[in-house]
Order: sequence, then structure tokens, then C-alpha cells
Amino acid sequence: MSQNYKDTLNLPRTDFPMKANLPAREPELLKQWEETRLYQQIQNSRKGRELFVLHDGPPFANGDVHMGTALNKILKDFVVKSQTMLGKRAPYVPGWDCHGLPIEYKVVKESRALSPLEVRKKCEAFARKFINIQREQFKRLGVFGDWENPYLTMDPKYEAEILRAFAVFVEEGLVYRAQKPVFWSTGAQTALAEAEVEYQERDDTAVYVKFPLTEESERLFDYQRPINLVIWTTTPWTLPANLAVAFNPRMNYFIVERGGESYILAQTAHEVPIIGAISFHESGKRYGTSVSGQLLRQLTYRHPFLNRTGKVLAADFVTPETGTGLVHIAPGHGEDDYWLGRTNNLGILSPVDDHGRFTEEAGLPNLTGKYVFDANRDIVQLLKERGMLLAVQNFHHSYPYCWRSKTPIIFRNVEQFFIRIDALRDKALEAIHKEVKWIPAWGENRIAGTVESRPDWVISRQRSWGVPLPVFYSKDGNAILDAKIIRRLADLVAERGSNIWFELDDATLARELGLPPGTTKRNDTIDVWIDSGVSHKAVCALHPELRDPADMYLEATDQHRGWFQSSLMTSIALNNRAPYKICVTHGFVVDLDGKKISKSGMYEKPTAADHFVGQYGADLLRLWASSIDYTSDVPFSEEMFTRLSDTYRRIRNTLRILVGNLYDFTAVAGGGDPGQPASPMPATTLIDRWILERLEQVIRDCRSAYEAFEFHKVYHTLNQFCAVDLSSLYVDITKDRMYCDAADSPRRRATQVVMHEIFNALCQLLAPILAFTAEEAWRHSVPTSRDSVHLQELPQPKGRNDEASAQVAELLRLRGVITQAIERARQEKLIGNTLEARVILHSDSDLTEEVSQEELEEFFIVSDLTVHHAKEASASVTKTPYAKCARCWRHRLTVGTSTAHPDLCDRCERVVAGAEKSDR
RNA sequence: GGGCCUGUAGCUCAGUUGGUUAGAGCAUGCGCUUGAUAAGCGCAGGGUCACUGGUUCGAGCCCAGUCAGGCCCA
Repeated sequence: MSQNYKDTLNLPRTDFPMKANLPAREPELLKQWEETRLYQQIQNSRKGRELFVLHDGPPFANGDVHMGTALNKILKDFVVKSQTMLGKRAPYVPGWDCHGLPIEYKVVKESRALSPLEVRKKCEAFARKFINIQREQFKRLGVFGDWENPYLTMDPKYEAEILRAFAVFVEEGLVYRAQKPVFWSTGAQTALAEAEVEYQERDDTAVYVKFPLTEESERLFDYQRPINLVIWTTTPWTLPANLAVAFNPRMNYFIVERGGESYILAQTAHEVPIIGAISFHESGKRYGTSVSGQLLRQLTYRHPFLNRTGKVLAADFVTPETGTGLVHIAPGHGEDDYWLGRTNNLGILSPVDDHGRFTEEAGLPNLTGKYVFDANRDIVQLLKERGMLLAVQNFHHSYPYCWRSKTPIIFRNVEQFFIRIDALRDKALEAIHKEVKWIPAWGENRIAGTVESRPDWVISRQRSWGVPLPVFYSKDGNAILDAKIIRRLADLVAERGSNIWFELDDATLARELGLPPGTTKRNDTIDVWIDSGVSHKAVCALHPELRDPADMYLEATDQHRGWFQSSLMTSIALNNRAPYKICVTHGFVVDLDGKKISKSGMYEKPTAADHFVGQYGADLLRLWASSIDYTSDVPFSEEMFTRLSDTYRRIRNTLRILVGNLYDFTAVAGGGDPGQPASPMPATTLIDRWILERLEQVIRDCRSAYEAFEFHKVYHTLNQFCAVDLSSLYVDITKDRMYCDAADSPRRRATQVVMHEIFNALCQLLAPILAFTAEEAWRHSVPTSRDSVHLQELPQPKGRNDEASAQVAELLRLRGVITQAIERARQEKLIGNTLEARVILHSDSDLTEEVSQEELEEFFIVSDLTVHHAKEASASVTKTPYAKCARCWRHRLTVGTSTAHPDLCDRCERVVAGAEKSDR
């Protein structure tokens, strides 16, 4: 019998499917967006609006897009889409970093013995391949941008800008050359930037070595001879380059006798082999007598195995934590050593070639050509033979490694070119503190710290895949650094690409640039951090749609030392100001335990973004990116994706029920004109007014969260709104009127007006995050066939007051009392369905007298309610004696009163009778 | 080893200038519904606020230290 009445209900109808099937549906939307040139449409629609430039930090064009890269691009897209929907013109020009060691290394590894030009051509092909792969993957994530015209740092015009910037550096006197120990990768045969160094645990041979005093120094002591300095080192191979021994004047030094010899070393906390621990308690000839710094300074020693002598020098950097307090100094193999040698005119000895092999200069003919780390053993053997070895230990420590070739790094003295950071530092710090907003705020502290302490910038690389370092040598070997020449070269490169540097021989190149015959070129390239570091000029300043300074740079937190800093330095040099107004950083993607997800592929679980896009869809990745607070480490796990799928389904179903309830809305509300929005109808009931007030608050919260780039607040706000306010309250409460009232009852129509407004607002508020789902839902809205949701703006608050909210809060409190009572009744098997309950509410609120009986019953979703006033709120529940209405399922007093429809309540009887009348 | 940062329920997040019994969503358990149905609703359980000490009448919040984790640097 009841089936008969189902057809008389206004049940929700929609084509908007419950099941998202994102992996299949998203590509269709992408195709349509591409066909309609949506990005260009959006840009056109924002002509003349306030400009917001998010400048893309170029990822390296090598490898697939992993979760970290995806997170970065998605966050950028949130910014671009939300700024656009806040009414601004927010163009997005993506870019790629193309030059540099990571690519060259892969190419060189594949095929050896290539000429520089061949290497470059293979590198370019490699970069292009991955640009195309990454471009497709980024697009697949729903990221909008000018994908057809990205900027590439290997583009000839871009390369020319690098050279032009370099010309300015030269003009400003910022570039100098110097011999300097630099991190040197023997595996890749190049100097490395600090960013290219990583630390690994390693076992090394540590040796205690005797450095015998010269005879004249020995005469200063009344001690058993020979007298030795005792040094300790973990790099025996640097001993051939030893030129001095350093001590710290603030430490205490002693001379002790052991086994017929005497030794000088510091009082340290740890035991020294053979010597043992030294303390004041053991003072005396055999156990140790203090040696003053005054005396130490005068000493000279004989090299333990080479025929030369060295001096003892004072140095602050000597510490008592390890070793003997006497440090062997090799100015060619260490930063501290270098500076100490420089102040004491020691000269530089660095007898090692590009591959890390000893040269003849080392003075050890047997070892010439031997890799230094292999030669450690030989040096130890040599020390033993000479009787200079006190002890050998295994020493476990972390040691710098080349990030690409994974070989241990050595310090090696090489002629390099530098940028003088001191000339830029003060202004850079001022810009950091005064010109830029850092998000999160501690970023300011962090980058300031790195800028304060960073040494001069090594900008020369002994590599092929990069922009040539525009340095020439005259016939007599003098370096030529000339801004005019560099600019000429830039013009040439802009036209013919930087390959000309390698294609043309010295004579031709010199002729082209107007250099005197006999000039030769240097075969270094420029550090890639300069490449990306000048993008503010090469891209923002020159692109007609962009602007330098950009409004925002947004990268992972490691870029405080990387791109943020390199860009800042070049911008200070070029423009004397910061290249960005806002710098946003996000954390790294970490797994459930807070451990980082390895980038090097050792991680057993999939980390490529593609994997998750294929399994869950891009909108799920986007939802993930929106759900977390990106300012610290970003948690990531399969479990989170399962949870997020639930959240997603909840949001999707909320959209679906709203649009389902609007299936018959256009015809009436549009007044025959489907292109027009619904005519405003005043929200009649409390619950309608309340949900609009909630929407108002949600709009305010989301807008300000978008404005502050706090996307997880948008996520939580909208999730809460969908799950609680809409799904479990508003939609649930209005079901009865939506389904059972006459289709055009004022109460139902008013609700549709409200739902329509909410649906549209939700689509718009969700659009920056759920780019695909919001678009899909938007197409099901009424009136249909409108533009993309991404052309819309975010809804504006309408200045609604919150008169209903306090009342609803009051009613919700009473609702809690009722549901608890009903739950108790259910436990006692008094009732099953809630609608079987007869509820007697003892209300402590005046509100229950102001709101009508009908509305209260609807609000509490009960059939049979009696309200008494009481001091304290309580409710009692029994089974209602009323019969169940076959149509609305509520148990009502009026069921059975109609003769035509004896199983209907009065409301349903009227609706059914009215429908029958109009059918006739 | 140094700089910067993070640590609140199983998961993701709230928690105002220190002030009652630390909140929300999801997940879990139990129940209802079968007219949002590969959906929906209700109720319940779940936290020594990383740890230790301190300041205070009072600390998730302030201070010091420890532990764990991250980024950067050595």
C-alpha cells in the first residue's frame, strides 16, 4: 500500500553520480578545459584587475613528479585559483631548471667519452624529455597555467639574460677570482656548491703522528730527546700537503716523557694512545710539565716524512674535543687551514689532480697517480716505516659526500670565480627584514641566519651543461672580465644559443666578440643557482603579463638557503631590492612516524604522485594538500588517503543531495527564463535563516583563510559545514518538507532558494581545492549550461545578522536532550524508528513557546511532541499511539480521518488530493 | 656539533592576552533507517596535551632542560 504513495513524493533526482570515479572522469574535464582554453579565458576575464604574480620556482627537469613536488605545485595552484576567485588577475607561468650537474651526471654516466658539445646535446634532450613528462603530470593534477609557454633556463633568450645579469655583476665589481679550497667531487671532477654536498656516515683511519722538533727547537727544552709534537688526523692523505701545526692559545699544553721520547700535546678529556691522559695531578717531569703558548709559537718541526720544516701557529679553531690539541695544517685542503695559511704567508700546497690522485708535487713518487683515499694506507705504512706513527684507530664520523656521484669529497685548492657576498649582505638583510613578508613568520629568522653566515658564492663550475662562464684569457694569460664583451656574447647567445661557446673555436669566437686575436676562452660554466636566481629578471621583468618584483615565491623550506637566497642576492645586485613581497615555505613530506620519505627511491612504498593520481584521482591529492598545515612537516600515508576518501565522499554526497533537491527548481524559480537566477524568496523558517547565517560565516572564514593562504582552514571549515550543518542538520531536518510537501509549497520553495544559494556558494568555495569535482558539480547546478566555475568569483558575505544562530543553538541543546531520551527508549526496545516516539519535552527555554509546534516537531524530527515548561531540561519517551502515515511515515493524530485516503495524515492528504485535482 | 622549526585522541586539525571537567571532523563500537542507499541519522568509548623540572593561587599555553622528528649548515 505504501508503495502507491512513493510516486507522490518529491524525491531528489540528479545525474550527478554518487560515485566519483575520479581517475576516469578527471581526464575528460582536463580535455574540455584544454579545448575551451580555460586558462586563457580566465586571464582574459581578469583584464584590468589587480595583478597577483606567483612566480614559479623551477623544478629540475629530471625524474618523475613525486609527492613533494606535487604538494608544491598544488599549493601554488591553490594560491593562483583562490587569488583569481578573489577577483585578481593571477597569471601562472611555470618553468623548469634545465642546466646543471644532476642532468649532466646522468648523461655522462650513460655514455662516457663524449665531447662537451655532445654532452650538452644529450643533456638538452634529457631535459626536454622530462619537461614533457612533468608537464603532463602537473597538468594532470589540475594545475592551471600557461603550459604551452613555460620558461626554460636553457632557452637562448633566458641564457642571454643570465649573461646580461653576469655583466652587471662584473660591472659592479662583485666578481673576483681566487685560489681557494673548495668542496671538490673527485667522482664528478668538479667543484661543488654547498647545496651539492651531503653527509654520510663513514669509517676512516685516524692516526696519531709524531712531528719531531727541529734541533734548535729541541734545545729550548731540558727533556729526553727526541721531542715530538703529537697531531691527530682522520685524513692521513693530507699529510704530504702539511705546512704547519696549529695550537689554541687558550688551551693547556704539556710535555711528557714516554718510553725514551718526549711529546708535546694538550690536556684533553680523552686518553691519547701511548701517552694516556694528562692532568695537573701528574705534574712532574715524566708525567707532564706545562708548555706555554709563548714557547709553542717559537717552535719549528721536521715534516714526518718529507724533507722540509714547518712552523707552529696559534689558531682559535683548534678544540679539545678530538685529537691532541695540535692540528696539522694543510692550506690546500681545508677552509680553516687556508685562512690560517693566508695570514701567515704559508703558501698553498694542493698536490692532487681532478680525479683526486696525487700529483708529483706531493713529493712521493711511489704514490703519484694514486687516489688519495686509497693512499691513506700507504701513508700510514710510510709513517710506520719512519717511526712516526704513534697509533692508528678506526674513526666513525659523518663526512661530506658528492650528492650525485656519492664519492667522498675532498677540499682542494682551485682557481674559482666568486661573488662577493659582503658587498650585498647588509642590503640583503635589510630587504629580508623590511621588504618581505615571511610565511610562516620564522622564515625571516631562518633566511637572515643563512645570509649572515654565508661565505662568498662560488659561481664557476668545471662542467659542460650550463651557461658558459664568460671569462677569456689574453695571449699572456691574463683573465678578461669585461661587461661589454659579456653583453656582446649575450646577444650572440640569444640568437644562436649558448652552444656557440662550444662550437666556435677560440679564434672565431674572439673575432665575433671583437677580442684581440690569440684570446682564449675558459671552459667553465656558471653555477645553476645563478640560472634560477635571475629568473625574476629573465621571466618576471620581461614577460608582458608578469611583474618584478613578484608578489609571491612559494617553495619548500630548503629553499631558504637555495632559491630564495640566490634570487635575493641577484636581485639586490641588479635592483637593490628583494624580488618578492611574500615568501611562503612548506615542509617536507614525511610518513606516519614523522620520518622523511626518501627521495632516492629507497623507500619501499610508492612516492610518485602518478601512483596516487591513478588510484584516487587528482582531487584527492588536492584535498590532501589542503587538509594539512603545510608550514611544518607534511604528513602522508595510505591511511590518510583512506580517511580523505571518506571526507571527499561526504562533501560529494552533500553536493549531490543539494542538487538532487533542486531538480524542479529552475522551472518555477526562473519564471520561465532558465538563464536567470532564482527570484529571491524570503527564508521563512528558523532553520532556513540559520543555515544562511552559517553560510555567511563559512564564506567569511573561507575568504579570509584563502587571503591568508591557510588552506587547511578552508578544508576544515567546509568539511564541518558539509558534515554537520548541512548533512546531519539542515538536509536531514528539511527532508520532510522537501519530500512530502506539495512541490510548490512556499515552505519547500523557500528551502530550494536556500539550497540553491548554498550549492552555488559551496561549488565556488571548493573550486580552488577540488578543481575537478567543483567543476563537475557546477555543471549540474541550475540554471545549467553556464561558464566554468573557475571563471566565477568567491561568494561575498551579504551582511546577514545572526539572529537565528542563538536560537538554533538553544534548540540544538534541547535536541540533544531528546535524542538521548530516544536512544534510551531504543535500548529498552520501546521504539525502533525515531518517528515512533512520543516525546514529552520539559523545556527550560522560552524559545519552545515562541516557535510553533509544527516547526519544533520538524526541527527535532519527531512525530509526536508535547512541550511543558520546566526549570531543568529533560525528555521522556514512550511509543506513540498514533498511526503511521503511509506517505510521510510520521505517526500523526490525523491519520485515518480522511475517507479518500485513510492511511494518510492531514498534510499528506491535502497534498495528494491537490495533485489529483490538478491531474484532472 | 651549530642555526631554524615541529611534537594536543588511531588520523587531520581547533584551543583567544595562562583561568571551570581540553574541543571538532573523520575513523572505531553499538543502534536506527532502507525515500541521499557502494548512502543517511543517533548514541557511546577514546587524551598523564612528547618527557622532566621551574615560575604562578592556577600552565596545553610562559621559562629551562631532555627525548623524538624535520630542514639547513658543519
